This record gives sequence, structure tokens and C-alpha cells, in this order.
Amino acid sequence: MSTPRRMTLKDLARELGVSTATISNAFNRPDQLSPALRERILGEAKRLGYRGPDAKARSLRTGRSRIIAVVLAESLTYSINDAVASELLSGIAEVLDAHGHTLLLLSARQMRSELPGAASMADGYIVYGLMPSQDLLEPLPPQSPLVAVDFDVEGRPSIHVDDEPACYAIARHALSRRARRPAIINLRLTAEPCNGPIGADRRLLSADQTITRSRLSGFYRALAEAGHDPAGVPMWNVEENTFEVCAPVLEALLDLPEDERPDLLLCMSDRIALTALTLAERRGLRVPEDLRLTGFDGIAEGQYRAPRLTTVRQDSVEKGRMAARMILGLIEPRSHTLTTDLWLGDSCP
Amino acid sequence: MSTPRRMTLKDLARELGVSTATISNAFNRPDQLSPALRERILGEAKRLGYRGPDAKARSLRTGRSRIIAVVLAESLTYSINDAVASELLSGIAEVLDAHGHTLLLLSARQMRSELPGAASMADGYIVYGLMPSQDLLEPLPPQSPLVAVDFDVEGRPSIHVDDEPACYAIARHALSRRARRPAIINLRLTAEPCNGPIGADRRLLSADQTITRSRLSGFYRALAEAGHDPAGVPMWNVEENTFEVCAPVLEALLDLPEDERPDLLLCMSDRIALTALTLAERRGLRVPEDLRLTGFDGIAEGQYRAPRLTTVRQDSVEKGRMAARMILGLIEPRSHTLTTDLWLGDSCP
DNA sequence: TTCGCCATCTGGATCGATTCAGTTAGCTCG
DNA sequence: CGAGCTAACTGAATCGATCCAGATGGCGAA
Repeated sequence: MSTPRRMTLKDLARELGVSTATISNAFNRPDQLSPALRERILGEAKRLGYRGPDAKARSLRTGRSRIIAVVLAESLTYSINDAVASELLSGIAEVLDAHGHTLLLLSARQMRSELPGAASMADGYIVYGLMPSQDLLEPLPPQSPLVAVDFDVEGRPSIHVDDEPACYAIARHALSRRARRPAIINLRLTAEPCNGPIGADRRLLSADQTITRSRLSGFYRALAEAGHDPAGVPMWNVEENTFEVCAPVLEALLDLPEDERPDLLLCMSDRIALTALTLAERRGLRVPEDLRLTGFDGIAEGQYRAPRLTTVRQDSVEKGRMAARMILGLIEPRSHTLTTDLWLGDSCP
Repeated sequence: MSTPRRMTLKDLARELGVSTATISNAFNRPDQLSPALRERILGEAKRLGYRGPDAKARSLRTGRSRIIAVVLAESLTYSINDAVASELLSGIAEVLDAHGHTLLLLSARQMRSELPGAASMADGYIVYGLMPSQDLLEPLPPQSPLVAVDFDVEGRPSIHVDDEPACYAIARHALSRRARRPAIINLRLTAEPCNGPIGADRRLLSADQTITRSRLSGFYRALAEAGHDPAGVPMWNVEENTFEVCAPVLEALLDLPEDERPDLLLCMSDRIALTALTLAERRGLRVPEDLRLTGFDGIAEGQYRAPRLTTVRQDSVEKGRMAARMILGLIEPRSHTLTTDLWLGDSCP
């Protein structure tokens, strides 16, 4: 006889001899009916195994699903297994949960012309770190709220940290002690994959990823100020902010003959810097004596290792909270730039 | 004047002079109408800006939402920023996406008596690594499919790896070279938090987390076989599989006087072992000469560092794929145990 | 010619709630 | 006493699709 059809609000109304509107009110608007009746309804509901109004029906009727979709750049593996992204997500989840919403996870590669499954029914979209040039946002319902994190979308609010000044500051600090041969290790520049050294032709101007461009621009400013020709400073690219992708690139760099090997690495993330640290130690290079390193993000691991990482601390949890509040309409949707702190560690004293 | 009301299937039908059923078929059942008409409908739909059938309405009518919820133990911060969990998630996402489903993320702490927001409308639930004793699953709709990963739920399919034999094998290998003072570092044992050394009273029998119990039991078997009294082997607990939570515990352990300090650490995860490795190096302890280490999971980072980690490799991506296939009904829902590989590295040769 | 069949298309009931515009009863107040 | 008001509750339309049970027409076979 299969399943005995889930009990509906109407069944419960019939059972209790009241109208469906009253049942609905008992669940959603306590002030619309007498406490006594409400008690009786909720009690009977529990007794009869009615599990509350059906979410699918409610979302059709009200037009709201209580789902917020988070669109992550790249694959989920990459985006999720990353201290920064996971802090962002937990900040988002914290606020959503406190307001009865849930989080749908989408990766950029799912942004085909038609959104998969239920993605189109989200009440809003938080989009994290896409490349502006890839126009992946077209399939999103144009009317729904959208907040961009770490990049910009024309006409939409976005949340950033002060990447440029922060990178200027950390690079300035690093260059206050003379560097014979500084180098920049940067995160993905463009949609086109590229691991390894980058020629001057494919640099700042072509940088598509917003944070990469801002951070780079901060580094350049400090380098120029310190008397280096930014265009002449070696730059190496890593496609993904993971140990396994960074490692080969950094190994190639560290295996350069001593007179070509950089003595200062301005890294665009702590993950890169920590990978460099691990690989340097393995080669018997001393940090900071033989190699100085700066990071970005301020992830916990960087502060536990010896030497402690010199880095820029950003509060990704707060970034997530703010994005969520904005998408829920708890604060005015308007672009924000959060501040960061310079953490002087031992990797670049 | 607000928004000019989203165009509906009915509007499109009127516009084209066909029935709504035909429009619906054009989108969902191409074989139910002539190719020519279908062409015309899809063309006109695009021209008029009709973005396809509304997901909310569809899910009410069909009873399916195309959403699969993944319930993660603990907070999202902890669960997500973990190589194993993120591999699991990406395996799940890969399969879901290929079949037009999307992934809703829930944390165990959201499992209150009423599921938040749209969580109750999921078509199925994949639950990861909860403690069986905390009965968090009660709020889930009892009829919907459920797959448990890394633990068991009465009467439901689950997916495991062969924790016990794998841990037996790696401990047996580790103990084949005489250990003066082995110790076990294990993941959370019970719902009640506990970081640090654990007395014999709160051990195997009280272990609530399924994988902890299985792994521990494998270690015990090998220890007993090697002539150690398992109950006498020091055991230290870490609450979370993160650098920042493991570090203080391991620091306390490594700072013991030399004659009390373990010379072999059987760790329940690579994260623990890698943290131990980092902290040991910082103290000038040589691995494996002064301290031997084994891990579990086979995460990438462990194979890049020197010394390479001796560990048990499990395929978490495949675990995720299998869970997703099961929940979508692509394979028979039945408990599975995946096999693992022993990877002999240099941390415990 | 007539019958049956298939391909194609249609009408309308239905999914399970929410919500708005009432209705009723009880109470207050001049 | 009766008008007016409010609190408490109701009936029915509605959200936007899906999908069953037909209706229609054209074509081939007997």
C-alpha cells in the first residue's frame, strides 16, 4: 500500500474542525488566534504526526524558499578545502541559520545556461571570487538579490578587504630591509590556466581576478617606492591555492641556482607562503636568513609554525556574515571594504 | 509598478496559442510533441525571456525538489576546512551535478526539532560522521532516503572504509620495529569534549564515534600482538581535526621529559600527524629517528613534505560519489566498505 | 469506404500551503 | 439599548507548474 500519504494541513484542519487558515496561523502567526486554540492545534499536530507546513508548498505560495545559494569559484574541492573559503562559508552559515535560512552550494562550473536543479529557486546569491570576465552570472535570475565577495559585479553590492593598501604595507615592510632579489607569487591571474613564471607581457593589465589585481598593485607600489622596477621583478603564478598545486611551482623556484633564487617571496596567500616554508626547510634553506616570506590571510596554521608567518590578517568570517546580512536585507545592500591587520611574524621580521 | 511579474508557463502558452501541457512537455518531454513545435516554443520562450518552469512550483507538483542535503558533523568551519570532508563533498557534488541535483549544506547543530528553512524539502540526506548516540536525525523526514557516511544508522545504508584492518596493518607495520613507548592520538571519542590525555576508564568501550572506535580497535589488536598492553598505552585526544586544536595537545605531549615522551605516535588522521611533524621539527626532534609517526587519510600535503607521511590512503572522493549515487537511487542502497591502501612513507619506515 | 491506430495536442484537476476579505460573537461605552 | 469596535476565526482564490485522461486528425490497411 506504499506510503500512507503524508498528513497535510488540510487533514489536520478537518480533524480539528477548524479552517486551514487557522492551522496556518497557528504555525506562522501566533497573534492571530487564541493561545488556547493554538496550544490545542500544536498538540494535536504533534500527536497526529503532522510535521509542520510543507516547505515546497510554502515556497510556491510565498515566493520565497529560504534558501540562499553560494556560488564558489572553480570546483568545490578547491574552494572548500581552503581556510579562507571555509571561514567565509561558516560566517555565511552562521547568519543564515540564525534567520531560518539554509545554504545551497554551487560551483562556478554549474553555472550553465540553465541552473541545475533547485538553484534557481534561491532567494538570493552570494558569489565568491569569480573572474569578472567570465560571464557566469547570466543564468542567475536577474531580479534576485546578489552580493559579490572579493570581486565586483556591475550594479551590485560587493564586499572586499583593503587588498591594495594591505599589500602595499606588507611589501613596504618587507622591503624596508634590503632585498637582493624579491619575487611575487600570485594566485590565478586570468581564466586561462597558468602555473609557473610569468612574463611581463601577461601581468597587471591582464589580471582578471580582482583580488589578484589589487594585491599586485599594492606590491608594485611598494616595489617602485623601494627602487625596484616592478616589471622586472620575477613573478610566478599558481593556479590554485592548495599545497599540491603550489608545491611544484615553488619547488622549481627554490631549485634555481643560488644567484638566481629569490631571497624574498611576496606571496598572495598564506597557503602559498606556508608551502614555500615547508619546501624551503626541506632544502635546508633558513627562513628568514636565506629566504624571507610574507603571506596574506592570517590563517591559524601560519601562526603555529616556526617561524611564525608575517602576513596580513583578514577576517573572512566577518566577510561571510556581512554578505549574508546583506542578502537577507538585514543591512543595507551597499559595497563595503573591510580593514585588515598587518601581523609581523618571524618569516619576514 | 514594481517588477512586471515574472512570466509564467501559462503566459507563454497564451502567447503561442498552445496549451500549458504542451509547453511543459517542450521543456520536460521532447518526445511528446513534434520537433518543429518544440523548436518554436523554446525559441519564443527565449525571445520573451521565459526562464523555464519555476522550480518552486515544479517541486510542489512533482513532490521532488532535486535537492540533496548533506549533514555535516559539528560546525561548518570545522567540517569543511578539512581535506577529507572537502573531498567527500566534491565527490557528492560531482554526481549530484551530473544528475541535475544540487547540494544543501547543513551542520549537525542545525538539527533542531524543526529543520531550518528548506532543509525539510530535500529529496534525500547524506549524513557524515555524526555520533550515533546524539540522536540528531529525529527531525529528518522519516520517509526520505538517507545514507550514513563513516558511521551507522539503524536500518539505513552506510558507507565506510575498512578502518579496523587498515589501522591494524599500519600499527603492525609501525610496531615491527620495536617501539619503546608508543602512544595513540585519537580523534574525538565522545560527544563530551575532551582535549588531552585520556585515562583507561574512558576508552574503547565509551568510544562513540564509529570511526574512532574502529581505528582504535585496529591499533589495539596490533599492540596486543606486539606484546604491549593496550590499556597501558598512553592515549591523547583531540577534539577537532585542525591544526589549531591539535597543536596545543601535541605540544604538551612533545614537551614531556625525554624518558616519558612517546617515540611512536599512531595518529588517527594525517592532519594530526602533520601537526605533530611540524611541532616536532620545531623542537629539533628528528622524524623518524627520535619520533615515528603514522597518519590516516592520505591527504596530498602528507606526501609533499619531508619526511613523507606513512599513512593509510582512503578515497574520500569515491566515498562521496558512492553516497550520492545511492541517495539518487543510481545504485542499490546497501552498506559498503571501501578498501584502503597502506602507504609507507618516511615518517615511519 | 471504413476502421483502427498512432502521433500530437488539450483541459482541467491537483500538489499543500498562504492570505485577503470577510463573518461572527462578545464587549464597551455613551 | 444599540452602535461601534475588536478579537477570533473562516472560505476560497491563488501560487505555477505537472500529468492524466481524453480529443483530434491523418494515414494505412482491409
